[in-house]
Amino acid sequence: MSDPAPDPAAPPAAFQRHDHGRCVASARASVEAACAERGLRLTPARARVLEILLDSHEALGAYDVLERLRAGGHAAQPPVAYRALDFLVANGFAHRIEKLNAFVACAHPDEGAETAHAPAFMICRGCRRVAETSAGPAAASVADAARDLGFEVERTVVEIEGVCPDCQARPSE
Amino acid sequence: MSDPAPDPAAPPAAFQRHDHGRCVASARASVEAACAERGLRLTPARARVLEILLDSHEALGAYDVLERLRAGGHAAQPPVAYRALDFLVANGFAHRIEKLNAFVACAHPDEGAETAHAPAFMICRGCRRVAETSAGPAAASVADAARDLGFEVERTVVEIEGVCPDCQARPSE
DNA sequence: AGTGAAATGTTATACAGTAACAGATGAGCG
DNA sequence: CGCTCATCTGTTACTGTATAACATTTCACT
Ligand SMILES: [Zn+2]
Ligand SMILES: [Zn+2]
Ligand SMILES: [Zn+2]
Ligand SMILES: [Zn+2]
Repeated sequence: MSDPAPDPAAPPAAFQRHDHGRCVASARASVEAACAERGLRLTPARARVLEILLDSHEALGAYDVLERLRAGGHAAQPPVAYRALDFLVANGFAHRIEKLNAFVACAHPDEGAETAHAPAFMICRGCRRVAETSAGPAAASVADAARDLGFEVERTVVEIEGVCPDCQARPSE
Repeated sequence: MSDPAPDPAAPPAAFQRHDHGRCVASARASVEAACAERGLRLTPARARVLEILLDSHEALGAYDVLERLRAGGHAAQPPVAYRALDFLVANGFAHRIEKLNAFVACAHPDEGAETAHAPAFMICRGCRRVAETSAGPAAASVADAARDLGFEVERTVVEIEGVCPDCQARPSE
């Protein structure tokens, strides 16, 4: 609630130098607020997994998350990670990156659950960081075309694989 | 080489009633022609996997393909299926559906390898059939936006999950 | 305090994908 | 023809991703 204008057309932070502490704090606050408002239970396990995802802008596999949970002294089995991730994804606090079988925290946790916004993801194959942007009217037009063919659209995945600015500058590329 | 006009703006066949025998024969002919032209070896294993994929418009997991290979008396191990699928995907004769970890035959095997066309997939969660259409200018505009942010785009995935006309008509929906 | 729904802990297993190496096959060549 | 290199195939064993199922705990609400 501290940001009056939540950066409507700003470039996504993941590939930019930014105040990541603020970035994390604000995302966590948004999620806490949304949970309070919608009567969702942000339990310790879920909060911890959210923190793990927020920690970097990299996509983490469920087993990466699990490893970090264990590193925190929490003797967890796979379902622990999957259940927390399912909760976060179902409520729009995280997204699944299909191309990587991995997860990232949502960059706009304010905008309501799941279907509410139509994200597109830029996935860097160099550093595995993922920036979220809006698929916007482009995705809408593909979806409209599908509907014209009698197809009932439920979810749309747009994932762009490539190389982020930082990784283009690095030697390995 | 028998179709002068390869249905430029026609609705995708997967969800339509169509002459599937013709559909299979024409796809196979295109692939054979492309292989001859580009000096690719369409070996028996690869041809058989292509046939398996062409057989239905459903997305098949690598292990589904494997099972069908085995059903044909071919005592195959997983790498057999993966290698054939990799060949087909690398040369644009099949596509990987990220959302399902599965594969479908390409609907336009004429149009050259891999990056040549920008497909979008409609995935029915009822029957697992997948129809391929062109992502067209929509995907291009998202990709342009990404490039404007300094991101070097390599591949774009557009997958639309929903319910096909047939499955909408069925009771279970 | 009592009750039902939701969340967690735990075991075991299913499904997806690959590394590595040995053997077969096939096109090109002297 | 018979060599040779590259590609394709066969096979073992393994890593990684995801879920079923059931016992137990926690929590909101009476
Ligand atoms: Zn950040
Ligand atoms: Zn990068
Ligand atoms: Zn067909
Ligand atoms: Zn269907």
